[in-house]
Amino acid sequence: MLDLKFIRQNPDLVKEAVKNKQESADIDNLLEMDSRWRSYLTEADALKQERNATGKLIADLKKKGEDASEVLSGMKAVSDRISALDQELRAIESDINNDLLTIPNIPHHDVPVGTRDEDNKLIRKWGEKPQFDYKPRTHWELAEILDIIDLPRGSAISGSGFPVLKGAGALLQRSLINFMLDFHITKHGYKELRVPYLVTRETMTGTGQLPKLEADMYMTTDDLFLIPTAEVPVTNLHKKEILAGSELPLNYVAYTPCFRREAGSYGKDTRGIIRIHQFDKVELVKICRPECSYDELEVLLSQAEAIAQALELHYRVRMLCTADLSFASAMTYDIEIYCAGVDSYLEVSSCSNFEDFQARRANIRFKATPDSKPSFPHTLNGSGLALPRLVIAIMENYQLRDGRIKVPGVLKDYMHGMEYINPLK
RNA sequence: GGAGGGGUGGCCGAGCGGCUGAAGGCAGCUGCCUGCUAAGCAGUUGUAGUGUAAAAGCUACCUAGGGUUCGAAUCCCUACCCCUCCGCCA
Repeated sequence: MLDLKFIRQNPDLVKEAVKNKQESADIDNLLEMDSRWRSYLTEADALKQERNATGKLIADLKKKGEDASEVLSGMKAVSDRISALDQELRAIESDINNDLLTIPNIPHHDVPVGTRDEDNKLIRKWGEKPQFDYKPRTHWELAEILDIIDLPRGSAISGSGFPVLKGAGALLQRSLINFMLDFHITKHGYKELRVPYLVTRETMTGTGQLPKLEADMYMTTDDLFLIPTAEVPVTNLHKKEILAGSELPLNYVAYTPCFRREAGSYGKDTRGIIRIHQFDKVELVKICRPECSYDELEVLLSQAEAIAQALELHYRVRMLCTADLSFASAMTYDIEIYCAGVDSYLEVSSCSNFEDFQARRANIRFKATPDSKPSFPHTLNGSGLALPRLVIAIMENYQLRDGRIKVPGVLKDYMHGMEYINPLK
């Protein structure tokens, strides 16, 4: 969330950001509540001061054995007024806080303002589109030939959007997870975490999924939510902590399944395993000093790109325009890998800088030096990479005319030396 | 699931309902002193809100939320978390 003081001082800037992100929030109402809150607080604090002073007086009188009943009766009225004010303050505070949680982060000034897909800014392309002398098959066609992804049976078990991976498909998925984890750990120096897949409402609020996206989340009857991304448990790892400046930057990598209801999304991108309710992802998270966060974003992006490069997959990088930015993000790069079967670029990673937006929500702080005041670090995260679409990319781009799929070189060892995924005979 | 025990500052650990933001110890920081090391002496060391040009000041915070009371770390209720034992279980 944003700093209330900041909103107070820059209301127009905040309104502009809300508009550019196509969100809605009543800033004027918030500021009105804020000023009301402060005036009540002033009164309550003054009364409390009086109560404290009188309390000492009463204690003195009683010690001397004198009658304090007169002072006592006067204090009853003060005390009642204090409770009334405190109650009012709590109510306003809670309203303010609820409002603050619905105000999106402010886009970085380098982010293109826009609402259309064309407003997303192409940063670069890497590699070349693979060439085929026949019409390349889609991954769902290949899946059936190879019997490595079973959509009907998955649907029978859990409904649509829950594919079952079989045989070499399951192995490919597992190999990719291991490959990416190893890669980020050994080449980029990340620390691996294994984290809970069910988290509390508070945790979901810390990273900004709640309250806005509650309808997209799976909730259990215990008021726990299935994580939509490892970002949630990993970024919240240090919630309510004060970190030492010397610990930063923190670099975490975690593999988790991700659960998304995808409520309201239908039509395009729903064929095959492009958009599913449960998918695997390797996620990178950084917590760093504010002055480093935009450099770290570039690093993060390049580390995610390194996976696509190691797998020799053609991709493009785009900077998202304001309307496409997520609620919590100040700047986001998408990595989109070209997939020959569906003939389009599929998003496999979003690398975002949230600045101090999540840190403030989750109350993650750090001390720049041992004796400086705590302040908020910046948090970043990026997929490194998202699995089902990476599987799609490999299947569709590494396919051969006879239906076989060549195993990318870096995965061969992980795949027990397998060179091709072969069709059923 | 059943039965108990517990949650106080960076840590350990006191705390008759008012004089306790909180004794004492450890750790940290600052001076002084001692030729090193160690010790000793004195002082200091939380977070947040409000306020201010900046301060001062004021207020709140002893897991969290309610309650009793003129007044609560201290009494009552609830939730959460941790520990021990029994049961169950990968």
